[in-house]
Amino acid sequence: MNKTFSKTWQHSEIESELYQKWESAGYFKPEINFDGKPFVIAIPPPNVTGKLHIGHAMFATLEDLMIRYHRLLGDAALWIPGTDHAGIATQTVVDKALQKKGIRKNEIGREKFVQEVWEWKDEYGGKITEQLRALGASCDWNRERFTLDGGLSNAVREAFTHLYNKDLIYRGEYIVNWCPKCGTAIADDEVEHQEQKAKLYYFKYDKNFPITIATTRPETKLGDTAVAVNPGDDRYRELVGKEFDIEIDGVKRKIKIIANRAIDSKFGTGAVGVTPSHSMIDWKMAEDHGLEKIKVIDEHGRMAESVGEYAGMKVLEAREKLVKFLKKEDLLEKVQEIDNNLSVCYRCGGAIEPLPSLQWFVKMKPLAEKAKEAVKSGEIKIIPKRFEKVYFHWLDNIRDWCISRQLWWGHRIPVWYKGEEIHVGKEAPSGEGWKQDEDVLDTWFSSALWPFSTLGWPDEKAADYKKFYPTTVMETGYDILFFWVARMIMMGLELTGEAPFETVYLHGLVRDEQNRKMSKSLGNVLDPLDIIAKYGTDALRIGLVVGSTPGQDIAVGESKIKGFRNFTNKIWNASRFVSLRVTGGDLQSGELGESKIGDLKIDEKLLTDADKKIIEEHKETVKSVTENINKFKFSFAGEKLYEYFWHSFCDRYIEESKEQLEADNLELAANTKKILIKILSETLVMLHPYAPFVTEAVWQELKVFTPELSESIIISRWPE
RNA sequence: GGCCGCUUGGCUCAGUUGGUUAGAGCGCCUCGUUCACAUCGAGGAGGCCACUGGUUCGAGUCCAGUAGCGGCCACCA
Repeated sequence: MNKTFSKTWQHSEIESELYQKWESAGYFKPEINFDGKPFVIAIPPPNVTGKLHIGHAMFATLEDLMIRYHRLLGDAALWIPGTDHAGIATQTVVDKALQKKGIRKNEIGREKFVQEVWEWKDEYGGKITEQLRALGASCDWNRERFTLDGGLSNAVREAFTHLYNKDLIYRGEYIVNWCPKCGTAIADDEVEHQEQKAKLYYFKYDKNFPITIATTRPETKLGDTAVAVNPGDDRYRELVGKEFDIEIDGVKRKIKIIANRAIDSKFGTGAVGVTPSHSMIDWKMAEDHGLEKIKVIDEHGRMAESVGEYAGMKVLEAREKLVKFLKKEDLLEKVQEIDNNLSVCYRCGGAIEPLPSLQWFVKMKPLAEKAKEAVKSGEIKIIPKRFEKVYFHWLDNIRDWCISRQLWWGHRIPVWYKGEEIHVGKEAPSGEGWKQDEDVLDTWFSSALWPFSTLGWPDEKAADYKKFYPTTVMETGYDILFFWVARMIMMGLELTGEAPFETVYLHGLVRDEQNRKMSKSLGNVLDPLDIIAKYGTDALRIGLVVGSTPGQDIAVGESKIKGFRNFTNKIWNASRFVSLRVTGGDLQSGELGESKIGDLKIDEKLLTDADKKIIEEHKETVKSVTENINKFKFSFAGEKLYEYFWHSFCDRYIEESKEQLEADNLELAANTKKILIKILSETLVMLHPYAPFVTEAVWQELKVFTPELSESIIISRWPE
């Protein structure tokens, strides 16, 4: 380290240097406290193609804070890093990049395309993990995992086979959310709803039909097989049970009038055309009433073969043509503008077409029951607690999870077919003529295994699995409670027989200074790397933690970060002053003196009132900070430290100590030096999880004249 | 439609199990540079803690209700 203290904390010069020293010294490995109690966090794996954003900075800060704290307590702290292959997202990115080069994936074929994605991954995949290092994340990089690497792929096949053998996975033709743009089925929670104005058309199928129906999607009516009304609706009571032959623009159908309680008699005409193949609710009605299901829209978002001259038309073209026909035939009674929700794909934003398709599903009910119980019994604790209610509600209303995706990038479904035969297993069956399922699994399937697949499961004898599973804390954003957290709990309980973690800590989303969502179009996006360059990692970290409570969104702007940059400088400068005075150095040049601190044993008899007061306050601070971190109150603990360090230690005690240091009583002066160093060094340890870099930089200076201090602050001990 | 959160000084937010004159940061005002830090120090102005009612010796904190804002889930065919 330097022999001199500069006047301000020069973060950019030293942060990466410190990080490299830590990493190469092996301080991030749990082995440095191997006999300690395990404290384990599995990182929420960022998309492999991702670029660091403020959300990553949020989780990395909170998780690193916990990991560093527990490491200081002497626990075997392990933070497992890794990245996610992110099926659709990555495939789309690479596909677009290839298209720019004039390469079409359907021309080069599956094998070549997947190879291209791997090359892309090798080139860009390391970026995000490098960026996590800039945040000070003390992950054990030797244990880094990728959801598509060998071990994890094996875990995926094992899990699939296990669930299939227990009848918890099945294949079937059901209505699914189909994204024509992505060309794949997606899960229920991957569908978003967008409010929009829509036209509600009132019309009859043909002149002979007795009931007027209302719909926003006339073209789907070509696939109707029933009209549903509320059983209590007097207008239609006598028609229920009757069947009519109809013909719409050349398409012939049989329509049965059915009664169903789901129908709101006040909406539209109180009569709904039932389209089993293209509406989730109608599909269910069709099952209940034994209706025929006719598919009129295909996977490309075009009208299917079954609709005569409409076949091959795009959905919107078909709508226009049909409306024109209805007008001409005088069947259209009116058109009303209403507010409607459009279902869109959360990935590409394209409109979702519900349609029947042959897919693989996970049977969720039995898994959900166990997952509910684990939280209800307190085996898993969710912070903040109110999210337990959201969690229960989701599990209570869960539907089977569609896990097959019509993509190329991902875990290929471990199922092989040969004629009528089917083989499900980790390996291809021997013998000729077997063909593997073309589809891959939903990205979240492998994510659901993350806390144990990263530790060696299914090998239950793996050393890491034995030592570090179950993990301790799952820290992530509340926005992926369903996508990820709930599914990890379900899979953990089913596959390992244990809850995968003890505590779920959900952080809020980062918003801008005016509390607006960060978005590129608003131009209010904070780039963590810019902030780090400008104000230092420590300032960013404190800014993200202090003033934020779990589950609550947080407003972060430059002025806040700037305030904490001043705080990191205060840490630097107070330490500079103490070091120079204690060693008899030169306050002007910042050059340290020769005096050393032999030991930190304080002579109680020499304590002045000022000494007693700061020592008392220090004790209280240690107690309060420890308690609050243990209770996951990181913001409150951080504020305490800030207040105590700046206003009690710096503004008051350092000022008071100046007189004592210059006193004629040399013993008093010597004692004061010890108190300064002891309190400063212990406070630095407490600040270290929040501000790892400046505290270490200072520590290295203190160490020069205080041999009692450990080699690095990372491996020192939390004060008692 | 169901559920949840927020509403505290100009702005962004804390406020731990209800307890003395309600806090912080930023902003603002006054003063200060004799040598840790102007990325600083000393001091100050500024709040009927959304509203109404209740419980209590005592409520920002608990209960009921109202209003505004935000979110999640379901969904209107």
